[in-house]
Amino acid sequence: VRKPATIVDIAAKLGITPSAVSKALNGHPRISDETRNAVITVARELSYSPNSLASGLRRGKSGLIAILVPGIHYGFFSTAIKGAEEVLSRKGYNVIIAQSKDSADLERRQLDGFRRAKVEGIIASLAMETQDYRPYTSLAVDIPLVLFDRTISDEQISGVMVDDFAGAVKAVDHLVEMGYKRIGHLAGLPHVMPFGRRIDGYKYALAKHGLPFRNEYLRHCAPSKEEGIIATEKLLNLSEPPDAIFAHSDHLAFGAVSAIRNRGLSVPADIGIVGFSNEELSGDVTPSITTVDQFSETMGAAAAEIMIDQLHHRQLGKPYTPQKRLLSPKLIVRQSSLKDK
Amino acid sequence: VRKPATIVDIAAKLGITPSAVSKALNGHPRISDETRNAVITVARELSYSPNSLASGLRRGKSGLIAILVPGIHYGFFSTAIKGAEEVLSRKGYNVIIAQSKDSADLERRQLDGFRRAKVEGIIASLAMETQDYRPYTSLAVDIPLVLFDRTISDEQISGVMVDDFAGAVKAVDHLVEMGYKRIGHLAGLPHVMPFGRRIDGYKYALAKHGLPFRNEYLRHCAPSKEEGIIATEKLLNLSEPPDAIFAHSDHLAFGAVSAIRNRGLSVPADIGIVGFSNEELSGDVTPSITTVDQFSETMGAAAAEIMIDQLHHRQLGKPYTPQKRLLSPKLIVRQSSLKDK
DNA sequence: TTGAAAGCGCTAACAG
DNA sequence: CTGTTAGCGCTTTCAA
Repeated sequence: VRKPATIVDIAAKLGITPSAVSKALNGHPRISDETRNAVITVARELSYSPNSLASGLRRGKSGLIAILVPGIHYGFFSTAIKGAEEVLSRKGYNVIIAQSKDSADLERRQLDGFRRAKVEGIIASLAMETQDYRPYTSLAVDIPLVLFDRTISDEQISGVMVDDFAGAVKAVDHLVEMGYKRIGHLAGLPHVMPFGRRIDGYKYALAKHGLPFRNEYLRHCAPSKEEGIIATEKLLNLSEPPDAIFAHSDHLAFGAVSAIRNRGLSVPADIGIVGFSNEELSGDVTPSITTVDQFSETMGAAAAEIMIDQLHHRQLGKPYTPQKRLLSPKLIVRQSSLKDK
Repeated sequence: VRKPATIVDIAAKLGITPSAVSKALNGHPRISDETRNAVITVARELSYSPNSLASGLRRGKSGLIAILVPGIHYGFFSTAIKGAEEVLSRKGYNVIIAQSKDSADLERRQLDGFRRAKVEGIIASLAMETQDYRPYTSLAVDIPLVLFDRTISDEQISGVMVDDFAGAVKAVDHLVEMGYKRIGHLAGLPHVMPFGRRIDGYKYALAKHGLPFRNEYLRHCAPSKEEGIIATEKLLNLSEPPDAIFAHSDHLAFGAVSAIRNRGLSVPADIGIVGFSNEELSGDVTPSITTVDQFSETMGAAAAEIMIDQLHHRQLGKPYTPQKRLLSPKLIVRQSSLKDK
C-alpha cells in the first residue's frame, strides 16, 4: 500500500514549489503554460489525485452535498435521489445520503452527521414523525437547505413540491366525471404538508361538486398496502360504503383493490380507485391504477438546481432569496377508475 | 452567518490547550473527569461540532464510505443501498453514493470522485457495459473494495452475491414439476456474471431433466418490460413456441405476460412464467409473478459488514483475506406458474 | 511568472 | 494529568 502522491511530490520532481503546482493544477492564470504542462504530465505519471479533505479544510468547502430522505427504497424517494444525484455529480459534488426512517430522532442524528462532515448543503424530505421544525430552521441559518415534497412553510427555506391540492382536486374531479358519487379518502397524517394538502383538495373538490363531506369516509393511514387493506375494509363495513376511493398513495390503492376484490366486488365497476405517486408498476397491475404523477425525478433535479443556485449566491457573497417551486401534478387515467357508464 | 466553534474556542474559554480539549472530546484516558466535563459543557454551550475534514486530514480517515450502483432508482439497488446505509451509518460512517448508469466511462469518473473524496472504502455493483475490470482491480490495491451482485471473479476482491446458478435451477425445476416441457429463457448479457450464471443454471437444469437446449429458446435482452414484450413475441412466432418462460428479471416477466395475453393466450394455463428478483409489486400484479428472491437488502447489509470487517483489519494492520459471501436465493411460487395439471 | 510563509482544525508524540 | 510542538495536504496572500 504505497502512499498516494501529493503536490509536494510533484513539486520535488520538477524542482519547483508546491504553490506553483497548486496553481498549475487549478487553472490559475498566473502560471506559464510550460510549467502547467510539465506539472500535468508529472501528475499523471504519479497518478496524483487531489486530496479534497485538505483542499476542503483550507478553502472551507468540502465538495459534499447531503440528501436526507425517510427511506431510500421507496420508489418516490429513490427516483428523486437519482434526479438530484445526476445534477449534483455533474457539477462536481459528491453526494452523501442518509435515511431518517421517518423517525424525528434519527433524522436529527443524521443531520448532525452531515454537519460534522461539513457538507456544503442539505436536500431533505421530512420524517413523518417530525413536528418540531427547529432542527431544520436552525440548520438553515448556517447551511443552505432545500426541502422537497415533505416541506415546511417557512419563508426562509427553499422548497420544491408538487401542487398536492391541485392533484387531489384532479383525482376527485375525475371520479365525479366517471359517475362516482360517494368518494372516500385514504389520507395521510394531516400534519405532513403534502398529505394535509391532499385532504384539503379532496374536501374542496367534494364541495365544488356539491357532494357532502362525510367524516366516516376519511381514514388516516400510513402509505402501505397492508394499511390500505385494513382501512378499505372499514369503509366497506359502513352501512353506506363509498363507491370510489381516492388513496393518497398507490400502495394504499393496491391494498384497496385487494380488499374490494376479497369482498367479491369489482374495480372499477363497483368501486373506482385513484392512487397518488405513479409508482413504477402501477400501470402494470390488473386493473392498472389511475394515479397522480408527482414527477419525482424532476423534483429531485429541481431541488438540486436550487441548491446549486443558492451555493452560487453564497460563494459570491450575494444575498439569497429562498425559492419555492411548485410542480403541476398530472392525472394518469387507467383502468381502476374507468367505470362503464 | 457566524463562524462555527472550534476546539481552540473551547480551549480559550477554559484557559486550557486545544490538545486537552481534543483528548476530552475523544474519550482519551489521560484526562481528568473534571476537565472532561467542563469541556463537554462548554462544547455544548458553543454548539461545537467536530470538523471531520480536519480530523480526517490529520488521521488519514475521512469517515466516508462510497456506494456505486448502476442506477439508484431500480428496486433492487435502492433496497441494497438501504441495507448498507443502515449498517454503515450505525457504525458512524457517512455514506456517499453515485450511479454509473451502466456506463463504463461514467463508472470510472465516479470512482475517481470517490478517490478524491478520500473515501475509506467502496461498495459497488458493476455497470452492464464494464468488461475491463482494471479500474476495480487497481483501485482495490489502495482502497478496500466490496462488490455485490454484479461482481468479478477476482480472488483479491471481496464479493457478495446470490447463487444465481441455483436460483435458475430452482426456477426451471419448478416449471418442469408443473408440467411445462418447452422452457425458454429471457436472458441477460452473458458477460455480466449473475446473468451468465443464470444462463448456466438454466442449461444445467434442462439437461438434468432430459430436456433439449434449443438455441432459439434463448433470447438476450435488457431487463425492461419493453424488451420482454419484444423478445416474447419472437418466441411466440417460432413454429414450436415454448410453453414456459424463465425470465432473468421480473420486468421481463411483466413484458412476457403482456405479450402472451395480447396473443389471446393465458398465463399460466397456456404458458408459465417465472421471473427473477422479486420486485416490490410482483406479488400484486395479476397474475402474480412466480419469482426468485435475491434478498437485496441482506446483500447490501452483508456487503457493508464485510467492508467494516475489512476496515477493522486494516486499522489493526492485520492482513485481510477477501471474503466471498454467497446467499441462497428463494423461489416464491405465485400464480404465473401454477398450471392446473 | 514563481517562491516563501502562514494557516485551515485537528491529533499525536513527547515533555513536563 | 496537561501542555508544547509539529504537521496532515492544500491554498493563498505577499514578496521577489
